[in-house]
Amino acid sequence: MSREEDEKLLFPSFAFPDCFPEAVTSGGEQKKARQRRRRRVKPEAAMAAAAAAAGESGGDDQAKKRRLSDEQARFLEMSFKKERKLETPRKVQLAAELGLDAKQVAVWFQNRRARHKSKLMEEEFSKLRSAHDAVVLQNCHLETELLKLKERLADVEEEKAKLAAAAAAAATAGGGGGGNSSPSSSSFSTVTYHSALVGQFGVEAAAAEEADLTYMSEYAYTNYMLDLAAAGYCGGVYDQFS
DNA sequence: TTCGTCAACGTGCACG
DNA sequence: CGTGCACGTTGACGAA
Repeated sequence: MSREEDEKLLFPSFAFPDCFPEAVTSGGEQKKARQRRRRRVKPEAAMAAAAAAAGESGGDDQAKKRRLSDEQARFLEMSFKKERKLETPRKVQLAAELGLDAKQVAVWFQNRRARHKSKLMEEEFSKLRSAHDAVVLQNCHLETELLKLKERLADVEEEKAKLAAAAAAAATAGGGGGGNSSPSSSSFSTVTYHSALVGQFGVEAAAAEEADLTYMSEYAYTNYMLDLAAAGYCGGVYDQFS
């Protein structure tokens, strides 16, 4: 059995006297035969073929392009599922079976591939957007955590200063006894705090905090992030694009 | 009227 | 050079 016969079993041959305007529109008869105009008045083989199929002789422009019928579209869609590109013989065969011009079939497949590609890109964009949103959200949480830790650090430093002042006062009042107080007390306090960080949030948090203490620009960045959060940035990152 | 869809078209590029 | 494709655009059309 030839491929063509095979196809005809699958897709009973359509006579397409109605490929063009009136058959296509959902409203069918009441819509009359619409005159769809192409921007170019260029006689196409397809149009001549369509006019012939519709039994129209007059050289009017009536057959000038029209939506493919549901059946044609369905058939083409099924073909597209099987093969994204058409070899020339297959294209000609398809066209013959559908009562279309081979060029129409080629154009349909080109447009279909374009739609398919844009759909894929849309899906990919959607996935990337979700991933990015998640990262932004996590970043917001981390920034918030960072702020809290900075506040705690400030408290600790303040407490440390108070203690140092009290110790100095006691030393002067007591007449210089117990020369054991070393200038490294500051470093002791920092180490203690660092240990607390490691214990509570892990090494990375402590390292991050340490890095943060080193660079003032980080603080500016934090404020920037807070501004963004306050402006609702975390919620609708992409609103401005959509 | 506006907007989205779709067939058809124009152009530039790759390939044999 | 001819052909086919990707990509962007145009214009007709239907729906909101």
